[in-house]
Amino acid sequence: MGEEPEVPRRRHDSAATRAALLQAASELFAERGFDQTTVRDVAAHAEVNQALLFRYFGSKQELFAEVLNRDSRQLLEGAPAEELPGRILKGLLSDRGDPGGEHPFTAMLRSFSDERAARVLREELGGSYVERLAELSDSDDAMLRADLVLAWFFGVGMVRSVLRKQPLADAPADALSEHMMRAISVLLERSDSSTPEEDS
Amino acid sequence: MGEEPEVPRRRHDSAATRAALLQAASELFAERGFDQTTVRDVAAHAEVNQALLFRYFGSKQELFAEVLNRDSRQLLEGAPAEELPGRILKGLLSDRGDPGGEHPFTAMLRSFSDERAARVLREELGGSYVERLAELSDSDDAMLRADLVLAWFFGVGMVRSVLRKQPLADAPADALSEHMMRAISVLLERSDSSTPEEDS
DNA sequence: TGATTATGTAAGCAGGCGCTTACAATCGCT
DNA sequence: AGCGATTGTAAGCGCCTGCTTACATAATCA
Repeated sequence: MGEEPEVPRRRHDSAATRAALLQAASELFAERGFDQTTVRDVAAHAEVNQALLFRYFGSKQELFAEVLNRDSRQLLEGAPAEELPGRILKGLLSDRGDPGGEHPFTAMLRSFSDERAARVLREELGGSYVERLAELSDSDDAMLRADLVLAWFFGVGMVRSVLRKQPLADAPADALSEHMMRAISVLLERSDSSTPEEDS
Repeated sequence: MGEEPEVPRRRHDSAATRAALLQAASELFAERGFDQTTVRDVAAHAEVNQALLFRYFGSKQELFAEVLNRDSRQLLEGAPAEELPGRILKGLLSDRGDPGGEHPFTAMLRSFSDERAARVLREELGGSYVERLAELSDSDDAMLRADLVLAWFFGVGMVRSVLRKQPLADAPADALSEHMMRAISVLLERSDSSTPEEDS
């Protein structure tokens, strides 16, 4: 058979192949979710033999867990906690002109019935998000109202990015945020101030 | 459920077996979502041979569509547009829905990530729900606003029932309903007093 | 009645899945 | 160099999936 051209990646480099698998898995899980991503997809996308996936990660579930771990840590450590809500919101609402990379956040939305993904959404991302949102309201059920806002963001992300339902899927981000902010300011309105503050 | 042979189902009654399959499918889709429910599960739960599922419904996907259609019609029938959000919310927030009728949103929520189910979902949502919700607003982007309302319902269902995030998970339904209805009426308000800006 | 049709059943097919195995190639070390 | 350990590969196993087929039984009606 014909000779292959010289390969760029070293052939015996476990760290590199591990990283390649992790990266491919992150992208595919974000794009298709856990169930719709096969280990053969991941291996092919990483240009790695699929048996190595099991050698290095044990199982598809454990690979998913490691992806979640990596991506959520990356999301949380990349910026101070105050910026996290804005970042996630931007990822959720950003116009979908970036076909190369889905936001890692959508991997969790697509796979939220997996308990590990649910935990990240509920505790790590939801926690810091609600903390910030609750500051905007001083009513005794501020946390509950904040949860409702969080739920709205998740729902919009799901219908827009996962379900891809029109017209929401292709609506401009600023039209969405305008509508949502108007409703949210009613939801979170402070009793000591009649004028809701503008942010950013 | 097969009890004592008290009134066993007639053995040659296609309407009864069709109904049994629909009912079993409705419960299982709501419980596990589209792709986690197998046709063997449905047939066993209905105590019907699984080949009949394909005789009467053609495919798993068409069965899913009929389930959503039936449950949605049951949920929406005879309600004026003004009552729609309240009625959908009431069923969605109650921990146990009306006996005999599952809330279609639960099945929808758990089936987002499967592309075959998503196609059915987009059709059903666009046809049965958005059209009628959009009647509540007379602005030119009424459909978009209706999508945002639907997205909120899904998000709340997800955070409350699947993620089980506190305090939303255990909050009383009427408190949630009150908050959401207030915000929704702002979102969908008629005769929008603001200047009708078009963005190109 | 007996033929025709409607309904129910058992078995299996083709394909995809996660995962394993047996082995070859390459590296690190003395 | 020699040799064990590490890394890469091809093949395939067993199971589950949606769906189909060949056939048995029961209802219908001339």
